[in-house]
Amino acid sequence: MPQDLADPAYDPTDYPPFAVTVDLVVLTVAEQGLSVLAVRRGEPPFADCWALPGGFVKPDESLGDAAVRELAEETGLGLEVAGQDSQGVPDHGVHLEQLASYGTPDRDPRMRVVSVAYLALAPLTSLQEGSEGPFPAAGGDARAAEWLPVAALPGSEGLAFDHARILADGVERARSKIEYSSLAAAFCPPEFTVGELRNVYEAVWGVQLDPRNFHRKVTGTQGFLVPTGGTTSRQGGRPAQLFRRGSATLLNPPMLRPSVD
Amino acid sequence: MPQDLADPAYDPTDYPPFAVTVDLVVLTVAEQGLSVLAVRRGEPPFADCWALPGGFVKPDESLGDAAVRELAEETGLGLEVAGQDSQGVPDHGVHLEQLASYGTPDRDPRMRVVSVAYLALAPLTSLQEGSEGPFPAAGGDARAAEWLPVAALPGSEGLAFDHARILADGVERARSKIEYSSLAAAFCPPEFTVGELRNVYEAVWGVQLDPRNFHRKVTGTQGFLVPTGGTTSRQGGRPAQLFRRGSATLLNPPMLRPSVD
DNA sequence: CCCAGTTCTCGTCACCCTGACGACATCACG
DNA sequence: CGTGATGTCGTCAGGGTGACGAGAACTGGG
Repeated sequence: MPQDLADPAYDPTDYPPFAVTVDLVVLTVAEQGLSVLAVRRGEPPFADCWALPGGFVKPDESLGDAAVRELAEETGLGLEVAGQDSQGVPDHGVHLEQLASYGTPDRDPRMRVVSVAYLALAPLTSLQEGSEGPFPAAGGDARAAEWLPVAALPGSEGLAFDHARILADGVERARSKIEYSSLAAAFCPPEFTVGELRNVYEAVWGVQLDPRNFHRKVTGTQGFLVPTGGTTSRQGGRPAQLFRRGSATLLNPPMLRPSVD
Repeated sequence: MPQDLADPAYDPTDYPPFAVTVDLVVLTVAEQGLSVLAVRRGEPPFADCWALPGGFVKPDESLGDAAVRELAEETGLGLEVAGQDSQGVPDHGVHLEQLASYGTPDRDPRMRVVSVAYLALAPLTSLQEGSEGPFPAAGGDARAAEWLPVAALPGSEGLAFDHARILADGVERARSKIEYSSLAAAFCPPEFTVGELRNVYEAVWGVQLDPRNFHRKVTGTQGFLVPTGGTTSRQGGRPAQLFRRGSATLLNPPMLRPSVD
């Protein structure tokens, strides 16, 4: 085992070189349901294929910084970074967290690449408003970035490299995480109604929830929602109370995902 | 943004080179409670410091393969690999899953290193028996690998590099994961009693659980435990039924961790 | 041999949360 | 001014949980 950090006889400057990239799974809830941000590849391999946005990590930036930079380049949006343990104050920003790393030797035919994937959850409205330049679904972009409904994507096809698997892992992370955390609110604008929050759960889980039980659950959980006093009727029907995200990050007891029927 | 994979003008063979390593957080439940496998560093930086076992990823192996190889080198043990989605059949092996990646530019003063951390959960007995060569707590080792009680480790001191943070993330992953999965059984030998399983929960969470309610919960959850028919009295007191791990991997409803009092 | 101590296992009971509704309020629209 | 949509409050039965009691079955000491 010559290549071991703990071996005194090994020269640490003689290591196998890797390329390190970050790939982004940016999710939002659009009219067509849960959607992911994808770009068109312009060159082989996988030319004209959809791919997750991403790029190389620079020599002097951390993995998280690279993810923030790539996200800003794709969306033109500042954001709140919620690191693995630095629980940031709930904000209007985009939620960003590390997802997993992928390093199969043959995942990129050109070279040995290890990709650190990040998961971003964004409110659609905030992205549209916050962007000054061109943004997906708000005008054509040179990068041809678009929102793709996750449900419409075929299993392991249609995405370059192993991005289909990265996407699947990101969607599963989002699905399970809104169960026991207040993260579903990251898909909502700064002020939202209980019905809009319920739409998020229904879109991410792909189920129908009882509006009355859902209302009782989320309003009864301390620290989840803070009423702003205002009301809105943008959903049609009786005007609904507006809420802001509360300080609670963990839901106890959790919101139980209905078993698949 | 010249270093972008989606940019056709960029030459992909001209990337900033990184060293990629895997670090292992190997946890077990020993007499002194939750413990982690650590090695003594022999050279600067952090000479004579404790560190997590790990090493470079080889040019032709995947990240998971590297973690398996490093684990085998440290413990001399074969194991079951439970990937992120490839849910392996419950077995007698060591549980291994990817934890997170760490790539701060200054985390290693010698060079730019990105470390992919893996979390391993091992039954203490299996490790002692399965190893043919020297093994921690079963004889002196040239690598001076030992079990360190997690509770006895001071916050961010005593471990090399950013390993204290990696360890903290691994412990937190283990604590939360035994809530909603049957993973606590990975700390137990192939056959175990309800009391031994309860000891695992108490050691990992650092709490006291009611033996009667715990017994009702775990025996009432379908697929969690399979009675073998045998009994044992190795704990003292009335002989207890022996169980094997069942096929269930997810606990629904979850085992609720008592709030800290 | 008896007794204390330990652990395992089965029950009981009140409480909380949940799912499945009913009922009504309050808007937009024709 | 109905109709339809959505929001909000209540009710009720059932399951899960925490907090115990009680007895079974072993070990070890006097």
